[in-house]
Amino acid sequence: MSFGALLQNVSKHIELTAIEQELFTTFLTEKKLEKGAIVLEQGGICNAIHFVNEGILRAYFLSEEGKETTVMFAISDWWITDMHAFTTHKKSLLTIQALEKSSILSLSKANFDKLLIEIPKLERFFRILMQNAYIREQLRGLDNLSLPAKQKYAIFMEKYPSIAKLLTQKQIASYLGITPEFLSIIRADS
Amino acid sequence: MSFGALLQNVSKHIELTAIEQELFTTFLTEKKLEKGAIVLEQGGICNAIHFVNEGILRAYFLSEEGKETTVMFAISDWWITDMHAFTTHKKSLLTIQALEKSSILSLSKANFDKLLIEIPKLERFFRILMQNAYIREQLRGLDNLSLPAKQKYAIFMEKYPSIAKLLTQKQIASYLGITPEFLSIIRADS
DNA sequence: TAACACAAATAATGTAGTTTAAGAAATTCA
DNA sequence: TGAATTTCTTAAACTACATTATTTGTGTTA
Repeated sequence: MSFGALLQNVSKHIELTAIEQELFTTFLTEKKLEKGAIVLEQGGICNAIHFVNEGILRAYFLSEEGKETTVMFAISDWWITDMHAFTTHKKSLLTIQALEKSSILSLSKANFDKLLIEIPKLERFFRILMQNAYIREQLRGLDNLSLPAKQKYAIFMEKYPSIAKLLTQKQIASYLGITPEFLSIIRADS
Repeated sequence: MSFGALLQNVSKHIELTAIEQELFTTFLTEKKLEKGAIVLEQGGICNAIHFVNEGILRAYFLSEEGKETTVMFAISDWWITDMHAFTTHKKSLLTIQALEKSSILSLSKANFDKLLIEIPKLERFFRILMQNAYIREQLRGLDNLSLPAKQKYAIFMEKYPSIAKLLTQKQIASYLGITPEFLSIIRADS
Protein backbone atom coordinates (compact mmCIF):
# COMPACT_ATOMS: atom_id res chain seq x y z
CA MET A 1 0.00 0.00 0.00
CA SER A 2 1.44 3.36 -1.01
CA PHE A 3 -0.02 6.32 0.81
CA GLY A 4 2.93 8.63 0.31
CA ALA A 5 1.44 10.62 -2.54
CA LEU A 6 -1.85 11.05 -0.74
CA LEU A 7 -0.27 12.22 2.49
CA GLN A 8 1.80 14.69 0.53
CA ASN A 9 -1.33 15.87 -1.25
CA VAL A 10 -2.97 16.50 2.13
CA SER A 11 0.11 18.18 3.57
CA LYS A 12 -0.05 20.84 0.86
CA HIS A 13 -2.91 22.39 2.79
CA ILE A 14 -2.94 21.11 6.38
CA GLU A 15 -0.63 19.35 8.83
CA LEU A 16 -1.57 15.99 10.27
CA THR A 17 0.14 14.26 13.18
CA ALA A 18 1.61 10.81 12.59
CA ILE A 19 -1.39 9.32 14.39
CA GLU A 20 -3.85 11.21 12.24
CA GLN A 21 -2.01 10.16 9.10
CA GLU A 22 -2.19 6.56 10.22
CA LEU A 23 -5.90 6.90 10.93
CA PHE A 24 -6.57 8.49 7.55
CA THR A 25 -4.89 5.67 5.68
CA THR A 26 -6.95 3.00 7.46
CA PHE A 27 -10.04 4.54 5.85
CA LEU A 28 -8.67 4.04 2.34
CA THR A 29 -8.81 1.11 -0.02
CA GLU A 30 -6.21 0.70 -2.70
CA LYS A 31 -7.41 -0.50 -6.10
CA LYS A 32 -5.36 -1.57 -9.10
CA LEU A 33 -7.15 -0.92 -12.38
CA GLU A 34 -6.49 -2.43 -15.78
CA LYS A 35 -6.81 -0.25 -18.85
CA GLY A 36 -10.53 0.19 -19.56
CA ALA A 37 -11.68 -0.78 -16.05
CA ILE A 38 -14.89 0.89 -14.85
CA VAL A 39 -14.73 2.58 -11.44
CA LEU A 40 -18.27 3.97 -11.47
CA GLU A 41 -21.09 3.26 -13.87
CA GLN A 42 -23.61 5.85 -15.06
CA GLY A 43 -26.95 5.11 -13.37
CA GLY A 44 -25.22 3.32 -10.50
CA ILE A 45 -24.57 4.45 -6.95
CA CYS A 46 -21.49 6.56 -6.31
CA ASN A 47 -20.26 5.67 -2.86
CA ALA A 48 -16.65 6.79 -2.96
CA ILE A 49 -14.24 9.55 -3.87
CA HIS A 50 -10.95 8.48 -5.44
CA PHE A 51 -7.39 9.73 -5.22
CA VAL A 52 -5.26 8.83 -8.25
CA ASN A 53 -1.89 7.35 -7.31
CA GLU A 54 -0.90 6.47 -10.83
CA GLY A 55 -2.42 6.34 -14.28
CA ILE A 56 -5.30 8.34 -15.74
CA LEU A 57 -9.07 8.26 -15.33
CA ARG A 58 -11.89 9.89 -17.26
CA ALA A 59 -15.38 10.86 -16.06
CA TYR A 60 -17.94 11.16 -18.83
CA PHE A 61 -21.64 11.41 -19.49
CA LEU A 62 -23.32 9.36 -22.21
CA SER A 63 -26.52 10.91 -23.59
CA GLU A 64 -29.51 8.93 -24.81
CA GLU A 65 -28.52 9.80 -28.36
CA GLY A 66 -25.15 8.17 -27.76
CA LYS A 67 -23.06 11.33 -27.48
CA GLU A 68 -20.24 11.25 -24.94
CA THR A 69 -19.25 14.37 -22.99
CA THR A 70 -16.13 14.26 -20.85
CA VAL A 71 -16.61 16.07 -17.56
CA MET A 72 -13.06 15.63 -16.28
CA PHE A 73 -9.79 13.77 -16.54
CA ALA A 74 -7.68 12.90 -13.49
CA ILE A 75 -4.01 11.94 -13.36
CA SER A 76 -1.64 11.34 -10.43
CA ASP A 77 -2.34 13.57 -7.44
CA TRP A 78 -5.92 14.42 -8.50
CA TRP A 79 -9.17 13.50 -6.78
CA ILE A 80 -12.14 12.33 -8.84
CA THR A 81 -15.77 11.30 -8.32
CA ASP A 82 -19.27 12.19 -9.47
CA MET A 83 -19.59 14.82 -6.75
CA HIS A 84 -23.32 15.29 -7.27
CA ALA A 85 -24.08 11.58 -6.92
CA PHE A 86 -21.56 11.21 -4.09
CA THR A 87 -23.21 14.01 -2.12
CA THR A 88 -26.90 13.35 -2.79
CA HIS A 89 -26.90 9.52 -3.07
CA LYS A 90 -28.78 9.89 -6.34
CA LYS A 91 -28.00 7.78 -9.37
CA SER A 92 -24.70 8.65 -10.97
CA LEU A 93 -24.79 10.76 -14.12
CA LEU A 94 -21.22 9.85 -14.93
CA THR A 95 -19.15 6.84 -15.81
CA ILE A 96 -15.59 6.84 -14.49
CA GLN A 97 -13.12 4.71 -16.37
CA ALA A 98 -9.37 4.06 -16.32
CA LEU A 99 -7.83 5.09 -19.64
CA GLU A 100 -4.58 3.29 -18.77
CA LYS A 101 -3.47 0.83 -16.15
CA SER A 102 -3.96 2.83 -12.94
CA SER A 103 -3.82 2.72 -9.18
CA ILE A 104 -6.27 4.61 -6.96
CA LEU A 105 -7.08 5.05 -3.27
CA SER A 106 -10.81 5.02 -2.63
CA LEU A 107 -12.49 6.74 0.29
CA SER A 108 -16.07 5.52 0.76
CA LYS A 109 -18.86 7.97 1.55
CA ALA A 110 -19.35 6.37 4.97
CA ASN A 111 -15.64 6.68 5.71
CA PHE A 112 -15.56 10.21 4.33
CA ASP A 113 -18.25 11.25 6.80
CA LYS A 114 -16.58 9.41 9.69
CA LEU A 115 -13.17 10.83 8.83
CA LEU A 116 -14.43 14.40 8.97
CA ILE A 117 -15.80 13.76 12.44
CA GLU A 118 -12.70 12.05 13.73
CA ILE A 119 -10.27 14.56 12.23
CA PRO A 120 -12.13 17.90 11.96
CA LYS A 121 -8.96 19.46 10.57
CA LEU A 122 -9.77 17.65 7.35
CA GLU A 123 -12.79 19.90 6.86
CA ARG A 124 -10.27 22.57 5.98
CA PHE A 125 -8.48 20.28 3.56
CA PHE A 126 -11.64 19.36 1.72
CA ARG A 127 -12.89 22.94 1.84
CA ILE A 128 -9.80 23.99 -0.09
CA LEU A 129 -10.16 21.02 -2.45
CA MET A 130 -13.81 21.88 -3.19
CA GLN A 131 -13.00 25.57 -3.52
CA ASN A 132 -10.33 24.83 -6.12
CA ALA A 133 -12.66 22.45 -7.95
CA TYR A 134 -15.33 25.16 -7.99
CA ILE A 135 -12.88 27.69 -9.39
CA ARG A 136 -11.74 25.25 -12.11
CA GLU A 137 -15.30 24.51 -13.17
CA GLN A 138 -16.29 28.16 -13.15
CA LEU A 139 -13.37 29.16 -15.34
CA ARG A 140 -13.93 26.25 -17.70
CA GLY A 141 -17.62 27.10 -17.93
CA LEU A 142 -16.76 30.68 -18.79
CA ASP A 143 -14.35 29.58 -21.51
CA ASN A 144 -16.95 27.23 -22.91
CA LEU A 145 -19.57 29.96 -23.16
CA SER A 146 -17.40 32.79 -24.35
CA LEU A 147 -14.81 31.25 -26.69
CA PRO A 148 -14.89 29.47 -30.08
CA ALA A 149 -13.69 25.86 -30.26
CA LYS A 150 -10.27 26.75 -31.60
CA GLN A 151 -9.38 28.84 -28.58
CA LYS A 152 -10.85 26.30 -26.17
CA TYR A 153 -8.56 23.71 -27.73
CA ALA A 154 -5.52 25.97 -27.44
CA ILE A 155 -6.28 26.70 -23.78
CA PHE A 156 -6.73 23.03 -22.95
CA MET A 157 -3.44 22.07 -24.59
CA GLU A 158 -1.64 24.86 -22.77
CA LYS A 159 -3.26 24.24 -19.38
CA TYR A 160 -2.99 20.45 -19.29
CA PRO A 161 -0.17 19.36 -21.62
CA SER A 162 0.70 16.34 -19.46
CA ILE A 163 -2.88 15.10 -19.65
CA ALA A 164 -3.32 15.95 -23.33
CA LYS A 165 -0.42 13.80 -24.43
CA LEU A 166 -2.08 10.72 -22.92
CA LEU A 167 -5.34 11.25 -24.80
CA THR A 168 -6.74 10.43 -28.21
CA GLN A 169 -8.22 13.30 -30.18
CA LYS A 170 -11.62 11.75 -29.78
CA GLN A 171 -11.25 12.09 -26.01
CA ILE A 172 -10.05 15.66 -26.26
CA ALA A 173 -12.96 16.52 -28.55
CA SER A 174 -15.46 15.07 -26.06
CA TYR A 175 -13.95 17.31 -23.36
CA LEU A 176 -14.22 20.38 -25.57
CA GLY A 177 -17.78 19.58 -26.56
CA ILE A 178 -17.04 19.24 -30.28
CA THR A 179 -16.84 16.34 -32.74
CA PRO A 180 -13.52 14.62 -33.49
CA GLU A 181 -14.00 15.63 -37.14
CA PHE A 182 -14.14 19.29 -36.25
CA LEU A 183 -11.14 18.98 -33.94
CA SER A 184 -9.28 17.51 -36.89
CA ILE A 185 -10.13 20.58 -38.95
CA ILE A 186 -9.05 22.92 -36.15
CA ARG A 187 -5.71 21.18 -35.85
CA ALA A 188 -5.15 21.15 -39.60
CA ASP A 189 -5.49 24.90 -40.05
CA SER A 190 -3.58 26.16 -37.04
CA MET B 1 -28.10 45.49 10.70
CA SER B 2 -29.98 42.34 9.82
CA PHE B 3 -28.00 39.16 10.27
CA GLY B 4 -30.97 36.85 10.68
CA ALA B 5 -30.94 35.48 7.16
CA LEU B 6 -27.20 34.86 7.27
CA LEU B 7 -27.29 33.08 10.61
CA GLN B 8 -30.11 30.91 9.32
CA ASN B 9 -28.09 30.20 6.19
CA VAL B 10 -25.20 29.03 8.36
CA SER B 11 -27.43 27.00 10.66
CA LYS B 12 -28.56 24.88 7.71
CA HIS B 13 -25.22 23.12 7.90
CA ILE B 14 -23.61 23.72 11.31
CA GLU B 15 -24.56 24.93 14.78
CA LEU B 16 -22.95 28.02 16.26
CA THR B 17 -23.18 29.13 19.87
CA ALA B 18 -24.60 32.57 20.60
CA ILE B 19 -21.07 33.82 21.19
CA GLU B 20 -19.85 32.45 17.87
CA GLN B 21 -22.81 33.98 16.07
CA GLU B 22 -22.01 37.31 17.63
CA LEU B 23 -18.38 37.00 16.62
CA PHE B 24 -19.30 36.08 13.06
CA THR B 25 -21.49 39.12 12.61
CA THR B 26 -18.76 41.48 13.79
CA PHE B 27 -16.73 40.41 10.77
CA LEU B 28 -19.45 41.48 8.34
CA THR B 29 -20.20 44.80 6.70
CA GLU B 30 -23.67 45.56 5.50
CA LYS B 31 -24.01 47.39 2.19
CA LYS B 32 -27.09 48.90 0.60
CA LEU B 33 -26.90 48.92 -3.17
CA GLU B 34 -28.87 50.97 -5.63
CA LYS B 35 -29.97 49.39 -8.88
CA GLY B 36 -26.97 49.22 -11.18
CA ALA B 37 -24.38 49.61 -8.40
CA ILE B 38 -21.05 47.91 -9.02
CA VAL B 39 -19.80 45.63 -6.22
CA LEU B 40 -16.70 44.40 -8.02
CA GLU B 41 -15.13 45.64 -11.23
CA GLN B 42 -13.50 43.40 -13.84
CA GLY B 43 -9.74 43.94 -13.62
CA GLY B 44 -9.97 45.13 -10.04
CA ILE B 45 -9.09 43.36 -6.81
CA CYS B 46 -11.67 41.06 -5.29
CA ASN B 47 -11.28 41.27 -1.55
CA ALA B 48 -14.62 40.04 -0.28
CA ILE B 49 -17.29 37.41 -0.54
CA HIS B 50 -20.89 38.60 -0.34
CA PHE B 51 -24.07 37.19 1.16
CA VAL B 52 -27.25 38.52 -0.44
CA ASN B 53 -29.83 39.67 2.09
CA GLU B 54 -32.20 41.13 -0.43
CA GLY B 55 -32.29 41.93 -4.13
CA ILE B 56 -30.40 40.34 -7.00
CA LEU B 57 -26.81 40.49 -8.26
CA ARG B 58 -25.17 39.35 -11.47
CA ALA B 59 -21.54 38.31 -12.07
CA TYR B 60 -20.44 38.64 -15.68
CA PHE B 61 -17.40 38.64 -17.90
CA LEU B 62 -16.96 41.21 -20.67
CA SER B 63 -14.75 40.05 -23.54
CA GLU B 64 -12.50 42.33 -25.57
CA GLU B 65 -14.97 42.06 -28.44
CA GLY B 66 -17.66 43.43 -26.15
CA LYS B 67 -19.57 40.20 -25.57
CA GLU B 68 -21.01 39.71 -22.08
CA THR B 69 -21.19 36.26 -20.50
CA THR B 70 -23.08 35.87 -17.24
CA VAL B 71 -21.31 33.52 -14.85
CA MET B 72 -23.94 33.59 -12.12
CA PHE B 73 -26.92 35.34 -10.61
CA ALA B 74 -27.50 35.55 -6.86
CA ILE B 75 -30.71 36.33 -4.99
CA SER B 76 -31.55 36.31 -1.28
CA ASP B 77 -29.72 33.61 0.67
CA TRP B 78 -26.99 33.11 -1.95
CA TRP B 79 -23.29 33.82 -1.66
CA ILE B 80 -21.45 35.47 -4.54
CA THR B 81 -17.91 36.53 -5.44
CA ASP B 82 -15.27 36.02 -8.13
CA MET B 83 -13.93 32.95 -6.33
CA HIS B 84 -10.81 32.73 -8.47
CA ALA B 85 -9.81 36.33 -7.83
CA PHE B 86 -10.85 36.10 -4.16
CA THR B 87 -8.63 33.06 -3.62
CA THR B 88 -5.58 33.97 -5.69
CA HIS B 89 -5.54 37.77 -5.27
CA LYS B 90 -5.24 38.07 -9.03
CA LYS B 91 -7.17 40.65 -11.02
CA SER B 92 -10.86 39.96 -11.16
CA LEU B 93 -12.23 38.46 -14.37
CA LEU B 94 -15.76 39.35 -13.40
CA THR B 95 -17.88 42.38 -12.75
CA ILE B 96 -20.52 42.01 -10.06
CA GLN B 97 -23.47 44.35 -10.28
CA ALA B 98 -26.80 44.81 -8.52
CA LEU B 99 -29.67 44.35 -10.97
CA GLU B 100 -32.14 45.82 -8.49
CA LYS B 101 -31.91 47.72 -5.22
CA SER B 102 -30.18 45.20 -2.98
CA SER B 103 -28.69 44.63 0.43
CA ILE B 104 -25.62 42.48 1.02
CA LEU B 105 -23.33 41.42 3.86
CA SER B 106 -19.67 41.48 2.82
CA LEU B 107 -16.97 39.34 4.39
CA SER B 108 -13.51 40.60 3.51
CA LYS B 109 -10.74 38.17 2.56
CA ALA B 110 -8.77 39.13 5.67
CA ASN B 111 -11.81 38.55 7.87
CA PHE B 112 -12.63 35.33 6.06
CA ASP B 113 -9.19 33.97 6.89
CA LYS B 114 -9.40 35.18 10.48
CA LEU B 115 -12.89 33.80 10.94
CA LEU B 116 -11.85 30.33 9.88
CA ILE B 117 -9.09 30.38 12.47
CA GLU B 118 -11.26 31.71 15.28
CA ILE B 119 -14.21 29.41 14.53
CA PRO B 120 -12.79 26.27 12.89
CA LYS B 121 -16.31 24.84 12.74
CA LEU B 122 -16.87 27.25 9.87
CA GLU B 123 -14.46 25.24 7.74
CA ARG B 124 -17.21 22.66 7.55
CA PHE B 125 -19.77 25.28 6.61
CA PHE B 126 -17.66 26.65 3.78
CA ARG B 127 -16.63 23.15 2.71
CA ILE B 128 -20.29 22.35 2.14
CA LEU B 129 -20.84 25.70 0.43
CA MET B 130 -17.92 25.13 -1.94
CA GLN B 131 -18.93 21.54 -2.56
CA ASN B 132 -22.43 22.61 -3.58
CA ALA B 133 -21.02 25.37 -5.76
CA TYR B 134 -18.73 22.82 -7.44
CA ILE B 135 -21.66 20.50 -8.08
CA ARG B 136 -23.74 23.33 -9.54
CA GLU B 137 -20.96 24.40 -11.89
CA GLN B 138 -20.20 20.84 -12.96
CA LEU B 139 -23.82 20.14 -13.83
CA ARG B 140 -24.20 23.43 -15.63
CA GLY B 141 -21.02 22.78 -17.58
CA LEU B 142 -22.30 19.38 -18.59
CA ASP B 143 -25.60 20.85 -19.77
CA ASN B 144 -23.77 23.53 -21.71
CA LEU B 145 -21.62 20.99 -23.54
CA SER B 146 -24.22 18.31 -24.16
CA LEU B 147 -27.48 20.14 -24.85
CA PRO B 148 -28.82 22.49 -27.55
CA ALA B 149 -29.82 26.01 -26.56
CA LYS B 150 -33.52 25.26 -26.43
CA GLN B 151 -33.11 22.63 -23.75
CA LYS B 152 -30.64 24.76 -21.80
CA TYR B 153 -33.27 27.49 -21.75
CA ALA B 154 -35.99 25.10 -20.58
CA ILE B 155 -33.76 23.76 -17.81
CA PHE B 156 -32.83 27.24 -16.61
CA MET B 157 -36.46 28.35 -16.47
CA GLU B 158 -37.43 25.22 -14.59
CA LYS B 159 -34.49 25.28 -12.18
CA TYR B 160 -34.52 28.98 -11.30
CA PRO B 161 -38.03 30.34 -11.95
CA SER B 162 -37.76 32.89 -9.14
CA ILE B 163 -34.57 34.28 -10.63
CA ALA B 164 -35.77 34.11 -14.22
CA LYS B 165 -38.77 36.32 -13.57
CA LEU B 166 -36.48 39.13 -12.39
CA LEU B 167 -34.37 39.09 -15.55
CA THR B 168 -34.51 40.57 -19.01
CA GLN B 169 -34.16 38.17 -21.92
CA LYS B 170 -30.85 39.73 -22.74
CA GLN B 171 -29.58 38.71 -19.31
CA ILE B 172 -30.95 35.20 -19.66
CA ALA B 173 -29.33 34.89 -23.11
CA SER B 174 -25.97 35.97 -21.71
CA TYR B 175 -26.24 33.23 -19.06
CA LEU B 176 -27.09 30.60 -21.68
CA GLY B 177 -24.26 31.72 -23.96
CA ILE B 178 -26.52 32.68 -26.87
CA THR B 179 -27.62 35.95 -28.46
CA PRO B 180 -30.85 37.66 -27.38
CA GLU B 181 -32.03 37.34 -30.98
CA PHE B 182 -31.71 33.59 -30.90
CA LEU B 183 -33.41 33.37 -27.52
CA SER B 184 -36.28 35.29 -29.05
CA ILE B 185 -36.54 32.66 -31.79
CA ILE B 186 -36.42 29.81 -29.27
CA ARG B 187 -39.21 31.35 -27.24
CA ALA B 188 -41.34 32.03 -30.31
CA ASP B 189 -41.42 28.42 -31.52
CA SER B 190 -41.91 26.57 -28.25
C1' DT C 1 0.31 -12.75 -42.71
C1' DA C 2 -4.17 -11.52 -42.94
C1' DA C 3 -7.92 -9.81 -40.55
C1' DC C 4 -9.72 -6.87 -37.36
C1' DA C 5 -10.80 -2.95 -34.58
C1' DC C 6 -9.99 1.59 -33.84
C1' DA C 7 -7.99 6.33 -34.69
C1' DA C 8 -7.45 10.06 -37.75
C1' DA C 9 -7.93 12.92 -42.07
C1' DT C 10 -10.72 14.77 -45.69
C1' DA C 11 -14.68 16.34 -48.04
C1' DA C 12 -19.59 17.22 -49.11
C1' DT C 13 -23.76 18.58 -47.25
C1' DG C 14 -26.80 20.10 -43.48
C1' DT C 15 -28.09 22.91 -39.39
C1' DA C 16 -27.88 25.53 -34.98
C1' DG C 17 -26.76 29.69 -33.83
C1' DT C 18 -24.65 34.60 -35.22
C1' DT C 19 -24.69 38.97 -37.43
C1' DT C 20 -26.74 42.90 -39.14
C1' DA C 21 -30.47 45.76 -39.69
C1' DA C 22 -34.85 47.71 -38.95
C1' DG C 23 -39.24 48.53 -36.61
C1' DA C 24 -42.29 48.03 -32.46
C1' DA C 25 -42.79 47.84 -27.53
C1' DA C 26 -41.47 48.80 -23.02
C1' DT C 27 -38.69 51.49 -19.42
C1' DT C 28 -36.25 55.18 -17.77
C1' DC C 29 -35.81 59.64 -16.52
C1' DA C 30 -35.79 64.79 -16.94
C1' DT D 1 -45.85 63.85 -19.45
C1' DG D 2 -42.99 63.19 -23.34
C1' DA D 3 -38.36 62.22 -25.16
C1' DA D 4 -34.71 59.16 -24.88
C1' DT D 5 -32.92 54.90 -24.21
C1' DT D 6 -33.15 50.17 -23.96
C1' DT D 7 -35.53 45.77 -24.92
C1' DC D 8 -37.78 42.60 -27.87
C1' DT D 9 -39.11 40.75 -32.36
C1' DT D 10 -38.55 39.47 -37.11
C1' DA D 11 -36.02 38.37 -41.15
C1' DA D 12 -32.17 37.65 -44.43
C1' DA D 13 -27.46 36.49 -45.03
C1' DC D 14 -23.70 34.29 -42.98
C1' DT D 15 -20.54 31.12 -40.13
C1' DA D 16 -19.13 27.73 -36.85
C1' DC D 17 -19.82 23.37 -36.15
C1' DA D 18 -22.41 18.67 -36.97
C1' DT D 19 -23.40 14.74 -39.83
C1' DT D 20 -22.44 11.30 -43.00
C1' DA D 21 -19.43 8.86 -45.76
C1' DT D 22 -15.03 7.39 -47.59
C1' DT D 23 -10.09 6.66 -47.09
C1' DT D 24 -5.79 5.94 -44.85
C1' DG D 25 -3.08 4.71 -41.10
C1' DT D 26 -1.91 1.80 -36.86
C1' DG D 27 -1.53 -1.31 -33.40
C1' DT D 28 -3.60 -5.95 -31.96
C1' DT D 29 -4.84 -10.54 -32.29
C1' DA D 30 -5.55 -14.91 -34.95
